[in-house]
Amino acid sequence: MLVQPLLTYFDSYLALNEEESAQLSSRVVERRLKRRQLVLQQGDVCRHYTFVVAGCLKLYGVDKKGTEHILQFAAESDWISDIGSFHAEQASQLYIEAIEPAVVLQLEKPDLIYLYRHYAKFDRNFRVIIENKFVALQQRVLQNISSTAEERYHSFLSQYPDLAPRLPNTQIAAYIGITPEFLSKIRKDSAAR
Amino acid sequence: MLVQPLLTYFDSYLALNEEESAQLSSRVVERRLKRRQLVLQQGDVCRHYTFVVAGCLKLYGVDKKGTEHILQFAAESDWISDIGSFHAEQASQLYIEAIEPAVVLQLEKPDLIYLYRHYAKFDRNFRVIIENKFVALQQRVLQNISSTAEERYHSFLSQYPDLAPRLPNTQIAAYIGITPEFLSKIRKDSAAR
DNA sequence: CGCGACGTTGATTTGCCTCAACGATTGTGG
DNA sequence: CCACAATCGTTGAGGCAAATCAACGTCGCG
Repeated sequence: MLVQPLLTYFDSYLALNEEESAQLSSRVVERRLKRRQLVLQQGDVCRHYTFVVAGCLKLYGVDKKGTEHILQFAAESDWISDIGSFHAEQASQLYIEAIEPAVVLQLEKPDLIYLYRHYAKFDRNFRVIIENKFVALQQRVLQNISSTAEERYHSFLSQYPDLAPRLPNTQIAAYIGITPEFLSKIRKDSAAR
Repeated sequence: MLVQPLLTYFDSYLALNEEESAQLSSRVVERRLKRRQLVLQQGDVCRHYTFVVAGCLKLYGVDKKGTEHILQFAAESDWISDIGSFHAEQASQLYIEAIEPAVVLQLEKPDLIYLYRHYAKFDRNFRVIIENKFVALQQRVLQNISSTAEERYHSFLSQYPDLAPRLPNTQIAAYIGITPEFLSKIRKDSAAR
């Protein structure tokens, strides 16, 4: 099973020892996803923390008009989950979907809780992981309430230089909070200079 | 010293035992703040986790035009800090300021690290605390990219029914990402119905 | 092949901002 | 304790950023 990327990932935090690695490895489940395959549907409880080994997924909501709004992209070595639904075990308002064929490792709640209970390092590492995600999300909020669409677009490109070329512009538009048509105009105007 | 509210606060997570309580109490510093007093200035490193015992503070950035954009309000029993600056020990782009006279308890990084190192419960509790904050922040991002100003305003009122009446409308506008003038029109239109 | 996602363009509308002005508080220094 | 400045909330005129709607060409995929 493709668990090595996950163990390597933890090396950038407090590296796991043999036992912790073995415990994690034995609890994680590999899953291969086709493009457009759903990992979470609105109305279901989010049952997994999903770690992306290869490919790319998105976390998004759909408004009354049927328009998608993307909260997160997750490519290689990133986690994706509806944390609120996961912990409260309540119906999610969100979707998680593969936007490229993907290989993921999934951890269910009882297993995660087991790891938390027996190995303090998981509390520590996930605390740091989510702190980092929190800081990035705060930056995004600040951008959203203080910048124009054009600034948000260029900021997105420079913040995710590897990810952006893999995404259709419609998805980038749904992430920065504008319509695809308007993004097209931004790109045109930017190119003209 | 007014440390009791902090210990009580932790009861809603994994409650601290005597030793943990004593360790935390001995490391936290009480501070009284006047209205408008700054706890963090742009350009400085954020040196504290600040717990609000009484009063209200805000975390905000200022753009090139001099306009404030508010990332967080923190009233009683809430934490406020620039977590990114705090952990990286890098100059902050943000300000933290008391918007009411306040009493806070502050924890410096070496002390927090000491607690993390010796008592796993702090890792656990702060993990859960920040998970909750993360979920709320995701909801806010979704609102920002999918809703109108009017929807964001009413959503703010219903999400923070106790806090909102304590805030001037200018501050609410700076939080939901609109101008005070436009908020005034929203309120007028809402009242008309 | 044919359908559906994608990117683009243009015309029009609308949500929200800008700027200016005004009364009502609030607070603050003399 | 008064006078003056600063903050706050509001209104209105005008302008701009971004949405909406419709149409069209391209492309990849089933």
